[in-house]
Amino acid sequence: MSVDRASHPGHTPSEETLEQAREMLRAYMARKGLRSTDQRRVIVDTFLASADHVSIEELLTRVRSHDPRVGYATVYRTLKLLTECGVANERQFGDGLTRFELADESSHHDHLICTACNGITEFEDERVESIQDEIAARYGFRLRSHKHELYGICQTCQARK
Amino acid sequence: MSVDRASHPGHTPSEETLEQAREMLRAYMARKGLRSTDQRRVIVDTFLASADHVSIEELLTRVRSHDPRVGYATVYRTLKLLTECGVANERQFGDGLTRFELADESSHHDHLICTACNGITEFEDERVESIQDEIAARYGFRLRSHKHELYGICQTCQARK
DNA sequence: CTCATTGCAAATAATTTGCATGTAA
DNA sequence: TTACATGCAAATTATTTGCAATGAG
Repeated sequence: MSVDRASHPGHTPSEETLEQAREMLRAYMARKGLRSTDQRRVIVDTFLASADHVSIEELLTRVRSHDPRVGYATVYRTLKLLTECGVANERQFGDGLTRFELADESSHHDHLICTACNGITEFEDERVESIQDEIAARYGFRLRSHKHELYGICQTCQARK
Repeated sequence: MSVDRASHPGHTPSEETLEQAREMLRAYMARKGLRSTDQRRVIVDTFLASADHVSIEELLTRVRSHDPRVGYATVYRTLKLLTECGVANERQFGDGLTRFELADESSHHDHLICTACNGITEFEDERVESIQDEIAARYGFRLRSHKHELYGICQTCQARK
């Protein structure tokens, strides 16, 4: 399972993006009367420092390298929190695992998925972005996120056959 | 020009489309030495007669109204077969259920999903279709299927709030 | 006859939840 | 002090699988 980011160098979220994400979370927690704990801080920091498409499994491993006593239920609960407040988006690519992305990032790229090797390649196309806004407007939808995934066989797997 | 299919909810696949699907299945089964059984016939017929986005649950209910002794494992196995031979596509809209669509149909429309009421609206836009082909070509992908989903709040739910 | 297929129940796998204990505020 | 949060294990949910019996070719 490989992620091709070569086509979009400098793809790491900017400090500004991260600060915006933290602010959304802070506001949501304040509004709901939620508390800031060591676990939430570690999980959020780890998530924000991770590449896209992290699974709960991967995240838990990385979180435990900082604090081994974090339970997996807490990771699930915190990622659900991040999703609710709009910082993260859930994705299912068909391999049975739920993955998470920074919401801001997922609005800037989409995915090509190889059904042979499960490899994920990112792509970006502004034309599609604007068409999406147009379609949402046509139906009176307030757009929150989107998924655009192309499934097929990648060049490498075609050659290997 | 884009075609709004959501305003044609009574849409059904043409006889030709259905015949093509049956032929793909027949060819696949012949090639793999698979057998035609009562259960498979009922399940396939029911699937082809169903609206898009059927879940296993819904399908099983409809199948059992024809033949009450069909087991749910058989429905799973048959839908997997339909997916393998290219007749059906699996989809996950985030409500925890896997849904299935006729592959031909899913290449002609995409989805707007309301995260408040879980309502699914279909849309179609030819521009996106051709951009997808272009992107796949750019990465050397042999395209098999795609998912394009816009998540947000529908007009009705916005008003209700 | 042979071997694919089926139904059932048990097994998996991912995620959620109940609850006693811990801890921000 | 007062809820919210956590860890753990048990519960849930969707899907898969083992296996003996059945049935297609």
